[in-house]
Amino acid sequence: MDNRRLIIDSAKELFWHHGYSTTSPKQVMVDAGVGQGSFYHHFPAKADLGQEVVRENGRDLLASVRSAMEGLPTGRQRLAAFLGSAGDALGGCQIGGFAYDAGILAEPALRETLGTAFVELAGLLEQVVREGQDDGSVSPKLDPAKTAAALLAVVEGAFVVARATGRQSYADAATAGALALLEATS
Amino acid sequence: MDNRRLIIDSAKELFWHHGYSTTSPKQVMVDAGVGQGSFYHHFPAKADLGQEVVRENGRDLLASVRSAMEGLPTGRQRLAAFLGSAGDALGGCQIGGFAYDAGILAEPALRETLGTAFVELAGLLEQVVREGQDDGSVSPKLDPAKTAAALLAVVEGAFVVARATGRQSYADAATAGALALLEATS
DNA sequence: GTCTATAAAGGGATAGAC
DNA sequence: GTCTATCCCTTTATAGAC
Repeated sequence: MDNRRLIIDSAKELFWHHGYSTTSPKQVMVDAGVGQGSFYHHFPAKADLGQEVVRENGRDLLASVRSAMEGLPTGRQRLAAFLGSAGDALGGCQIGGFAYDAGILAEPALRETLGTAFVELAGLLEQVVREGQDDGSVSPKLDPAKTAAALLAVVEGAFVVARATGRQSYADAATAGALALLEATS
Repeated sequence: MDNRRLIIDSAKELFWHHGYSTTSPKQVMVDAGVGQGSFYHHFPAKADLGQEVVRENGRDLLASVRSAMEGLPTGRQRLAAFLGSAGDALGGCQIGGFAYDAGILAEPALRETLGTAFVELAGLLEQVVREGQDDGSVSPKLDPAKTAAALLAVVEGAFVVARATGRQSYADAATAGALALLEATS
């Protein structure tokens, strides 16, 4: 099981920063320091590894968002913490890049896993918007699901624009702008 | 229509919907209906074609945003029209997908062209935010650059989430949520 | 400008020994 | 479980004739 974990951990980083389709099994083997025989023993096809990576990166992202929000007293502060997760945008979102990866989209199982990760993240944010409305930090006039979708999109879009321009400042501007809109309504 | 144009037009569609790295010169030749000799005569390397495609898709996107805004009386309405450009998100943004494409990012010239397209789009939106503040349809308390960056990110993120989940409704929710935030402040 | 032939390199595996 | 050898296919071209 040790090599299996080394492979997954390497692939998580490589697929994240370099893309799934554009990273070869060989690159993963080299990075993980395992041989070809070991690789194909644990993952008969590249897509099997992709499945684990998409699932784990989705879970890691959800966990890190929860962790960033933890202990903050108001819903709005927790949403602000989520917006802050685009604070290192040049590396790309752990799962956002998969949405434009033909190799992921072509495999129904990978696509399904990816979609589930986003649905869960959207669900978490919607819940936090509701909590913010309950504690008075978010305007009760806002639709929770739509507001959550907008905030999730801001963060995903911040990653896109930051990577495209090579400038983190665009991500910072986007999240600051979104936070200002949220605060102006409350 | 000369072959060079046929090649570019095919590549614009294919790179847009299927990705740059994940689309081969051969696929472009077949789609365009031109031979290999013709292809490599016009574009000595794939990146030369990529350069034209990124530039033209960027220009097309800017033009279609301008066109969608044209004739609308207030800045806020023009921004709403921009948000509406995520109305068909499942196909992906004409240039957004390039931000996660390793083949684009590895070529400095392509990256530069891509970045320029986003900077121009952000500049246009910032101008429209200012116009909205002048005509009273957008709150004067908002920072124009940050608000523009947020709206651009919402649209790019809407594309990402819609493609990842396979559901257009997530894009619609995101843009509706952003519009509601914008309207609640004015 | 366009054609066909050729080719080096890499991607994505499979086979069988240890 | 891991190793090395092998294999077929695609990608990304290049060469030279028409």
